[in-house]
Amino acid sequence: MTDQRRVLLELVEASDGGFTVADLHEQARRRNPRIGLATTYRTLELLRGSGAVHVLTVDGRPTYVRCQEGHHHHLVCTRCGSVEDTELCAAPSVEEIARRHGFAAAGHELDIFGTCRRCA
Amino acid sequence: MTDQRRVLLELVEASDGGFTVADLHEQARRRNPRIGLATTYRTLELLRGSGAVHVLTVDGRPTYVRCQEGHHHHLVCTRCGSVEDTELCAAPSVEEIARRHGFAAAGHELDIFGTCRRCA
DNA sequence: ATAACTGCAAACGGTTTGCAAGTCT
DNA sequence: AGACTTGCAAACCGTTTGCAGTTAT
Repeated sequence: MTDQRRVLLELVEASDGGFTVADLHEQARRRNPRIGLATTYRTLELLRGSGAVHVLTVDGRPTYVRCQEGHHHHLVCTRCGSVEDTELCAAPSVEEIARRHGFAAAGHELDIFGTCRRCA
Repeated sequence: MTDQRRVLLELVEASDGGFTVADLHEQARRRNPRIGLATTYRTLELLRGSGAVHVLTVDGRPTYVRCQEGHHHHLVCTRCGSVEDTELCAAPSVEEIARRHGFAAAGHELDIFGTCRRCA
């Protein structure tokens, strides 16, 4: 466990919404200027592999989101850009939709866009 | 209406699943070798603007899908890569999820992954 | 000691853009 | 004629990789 990883993990851990690679790198640099962009990519890739983080396309940009345990969906605020996780699931409707198409659903992704409580 | 656009539109029209920019460009070249990659990008961008086509991230790759009218979701086959549209909607569950979070849902995207009828 | 990690800078691949030439109306 | 469209090649930008040096164990 190097210092660069520690800083990156802490920042991801403390994140309360979606962030881009550049966002994270910039924040990390403020704490330790010796953190390179490549390391940021490599660490995020590790986190993604271990399931601690999730990539999501918001507005055409790859956006990282810290993951909760297990299955969940995202509430993306189009005003402030925050991403909220929810454990609530649309599975029943998903099953219903798949069934009607003769489709064997193995998984699904649901992103909800709108205005969060704070921005309302 | 130039010939390059006509070819591209016809191919998109006839598409029955998702395709990448490179896919489309390659197919278009077979009909008319004088179609450049830039034109393919520019035409797809027009189509996207007019709502005739929709971009979706499948496996990290930007994937274009011809759009039906109105709201719909996607059934993505992880075996053959086909993308099927469905007009069936998960809206009720979406509303329910949003409501419980004090979130004003303006829209949502739902992609279902699994095995399609043909691949079953 | 050695295996893993890092920064740097170069390479890479997909996408966009400037421009001169060509095409539609 | 005039506005728009095109191909080409260069520019661009985010991401990945090779490598030599550094650090953790």
